[in-house]
Amino acid sequence: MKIYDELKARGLIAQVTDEEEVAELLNNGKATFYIGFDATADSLHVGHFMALCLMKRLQSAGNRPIALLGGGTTMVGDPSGRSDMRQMLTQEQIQANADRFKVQMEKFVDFSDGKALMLNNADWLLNLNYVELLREVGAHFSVNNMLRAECYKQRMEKGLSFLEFNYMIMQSYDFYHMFQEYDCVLQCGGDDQWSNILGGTELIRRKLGKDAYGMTITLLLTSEGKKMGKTQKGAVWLDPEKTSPYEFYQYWRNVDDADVMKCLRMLTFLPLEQIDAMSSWEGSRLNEAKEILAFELTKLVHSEEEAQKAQSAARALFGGGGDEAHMPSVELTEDDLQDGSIDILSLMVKAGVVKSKSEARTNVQQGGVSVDGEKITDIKAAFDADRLKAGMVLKKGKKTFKKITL
RNA sequence: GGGGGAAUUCCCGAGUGGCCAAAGGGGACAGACUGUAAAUCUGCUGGCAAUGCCUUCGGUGGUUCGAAUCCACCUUCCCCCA
Repeated sequence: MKIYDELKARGLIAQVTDEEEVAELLNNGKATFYIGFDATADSLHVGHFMALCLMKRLQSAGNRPIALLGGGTTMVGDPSGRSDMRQMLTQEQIQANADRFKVQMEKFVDFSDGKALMLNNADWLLNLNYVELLREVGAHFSVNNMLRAECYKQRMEKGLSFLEFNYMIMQSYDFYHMFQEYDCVLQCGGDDQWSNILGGTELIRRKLGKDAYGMTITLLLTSEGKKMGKTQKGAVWLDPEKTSPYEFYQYWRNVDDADVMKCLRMLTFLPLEQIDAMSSWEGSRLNEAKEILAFELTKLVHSEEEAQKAQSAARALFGGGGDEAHMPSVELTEDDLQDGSIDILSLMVKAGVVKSKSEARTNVQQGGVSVDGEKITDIKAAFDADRLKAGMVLKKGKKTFKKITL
């Protein structure tokens, strides 16, 4: 199967400017394309993961990816689909974030021997001259059209600053610049980037009279229409320091029945035939598919070893069997003890399973806490140093486990 | 530049001098049921040395025995006119 057809079969393609041309381009495997990453946080998340996988897929078909770090565009802030203005970041923060992105990206895309490039738009955006830009680029944009763009819809009601309004211009300029300097003919991105991408192809057509293309990937939404990769604690990060491999594994292990097949198709590199074979699984058998999904993704993002550990820990905790050695753990120190022991509420806070003692108290009172399989009913229950040294398993609710040691 | 309106707890949103840690809904969390799913039902949802104490209703000051609520100034946002 050709790469374009595969992308399509996996449900990854949302919109394309010119399907025939783009399919031809990508299948030939000679195209240079780019995806931009704004450095708004200190780690990549699931949304970026999809973009990186797309790069990986296209690269393996022979195309040359450019990962564009948004050192310049992040200074402006993309208003697409957002109801509030982004927090303004300093140049130092942006640079620090971009540096971390770089490390993470190298896991997915092969940057050796010019097989892929990593650029930073700060290099050309930050030194632009305002009036010059207005004349050279601004003249080609119709405000009337821009205001009609879907991505500003929400902001037309809440207010859109001129700063953010210019984001589209910056991104369009990026494409224009790389089209000329790096022969980059295709821009990819999340479906929310469609308007911004069109801005670029349009600019290239007007300035240079040449064709450039755009393609967006389907945003991964849950069956309820929410963006995937978000939890109550925030995003699911790719950085193991921010989201541990175990938590990462669990996130995917717990996806909705309705979303498993979609995730397998869109996120994993398993052959489509194998995925199709799973699609007939029903009821509790879907749990197997979820395990596969979680394992595959953890392997991709972290490593096979981490995936094994996470799976083993999860099996130990939920199903019996498996190895407890790799479950999430917390090590206390003597300083955490008072008179040689620690009460259950403090313990829960120290272990990071609750934010406050009040919350811990509520959980205990509602019967949601147990230690080594024994339900704790007394909020004054305490554990001494010997007990801790032996190691014990703290469980809150059905899915939160921590191994406690001293 | 002129006029009008708004800011409440994680979110939406009630509250217009004491009965307010603040209605209601959503979300989150916990329990039951399950398959580590969904749906449903129940509980719970500022903090703490907890029948009490402390912090919170955009900010700063003020009036008052007492302020989310009244006054002044400030900040931010929205709407209308230019």
